[in-house]
Amino acid sequence: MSASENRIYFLLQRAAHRLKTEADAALKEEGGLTTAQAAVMAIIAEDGPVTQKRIAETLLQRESAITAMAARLLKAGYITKARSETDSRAWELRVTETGEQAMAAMRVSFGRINGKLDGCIEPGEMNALARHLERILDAFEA
Amino acid sequence: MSASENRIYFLLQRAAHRLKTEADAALKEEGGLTTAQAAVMAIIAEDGPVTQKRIAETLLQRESAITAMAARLLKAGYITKARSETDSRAWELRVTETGEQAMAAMRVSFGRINGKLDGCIEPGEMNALARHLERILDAFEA
DNA sequence: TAAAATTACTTCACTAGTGTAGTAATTACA
DNA sequence: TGTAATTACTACACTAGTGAAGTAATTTTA
Repeated sequence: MSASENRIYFLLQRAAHRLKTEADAALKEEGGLTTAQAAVMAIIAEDGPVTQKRIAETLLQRESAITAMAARLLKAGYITKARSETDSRAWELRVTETGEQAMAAMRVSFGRINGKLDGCIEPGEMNALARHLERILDAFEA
Repeated sequence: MSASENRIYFLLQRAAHRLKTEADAALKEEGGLTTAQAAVMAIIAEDGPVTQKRIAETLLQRESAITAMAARLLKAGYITKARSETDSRAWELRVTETGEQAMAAMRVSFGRINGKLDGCIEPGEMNALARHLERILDAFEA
């Protein structure tokens, strides 16, 4: 494995992992949500009642991952799960009051992480970084 | 959570996750190693006999993660674990013949992933992407 | 309209990581 | 030199994901 060849791949993995760990540690101080949970909660909050299938598609994950995640969020009281009236295979997930509060509580911590991110990329370069990441997502689309 | 604020964070996470899943699927065809295992194997192969502490530092992970990973690699016959003669708390990890073969086997698959990566980022832009990721790593260094 | 295919979700075994609380071995220091 | 601090690793409970196989409900189609 020529180190230089795989540089970008492992660099990306390391950066993502470091960032996730840091953000999770910051969020832990504040309250209940982890970053992975925050990602799911944001989708449910934004799109109103939403199916697990939809969440899986948005996050590029398997539905089985969402089954487990939804169970944790439900247990924590952050969401509700109700059968869809139009399709009784599907669930409709909604954010609870407690869920809203948890999301509000983590905004400050997450803001600090975003600030640090903004601080280390030159202004005007952030768009280039975003474009590159989107290119990767497009190229590796399922 | 204002969607635009956290855009870069979640974009990075999604890209890293997508890439990892794709690479793991590709490697699965070829043979034994996962991408996470490949990262560890590369360090052991490059730096000769190496301690778990050293691997953890390089990958920005906890030592407990390396304990588990080394156990899997050992079980698969890809590495050996021997007590250091100068420090009997530490282990010295070495790549076996089988491990070398597994690394060789995955080079082709990994090469395809790297090629796809190269293909989706404009030539000359790869350095900018690498620089940005390194900046993030520096800023969020433990 | 009955059978076949698809869809939304679940279950299970697995990898892979965190973080906390340990245990020996080593090092520092008073 | 004996005690305290540190270090290298382990154990454990947990989150978070994959991928394969399965179950109802829905849709397609012959």
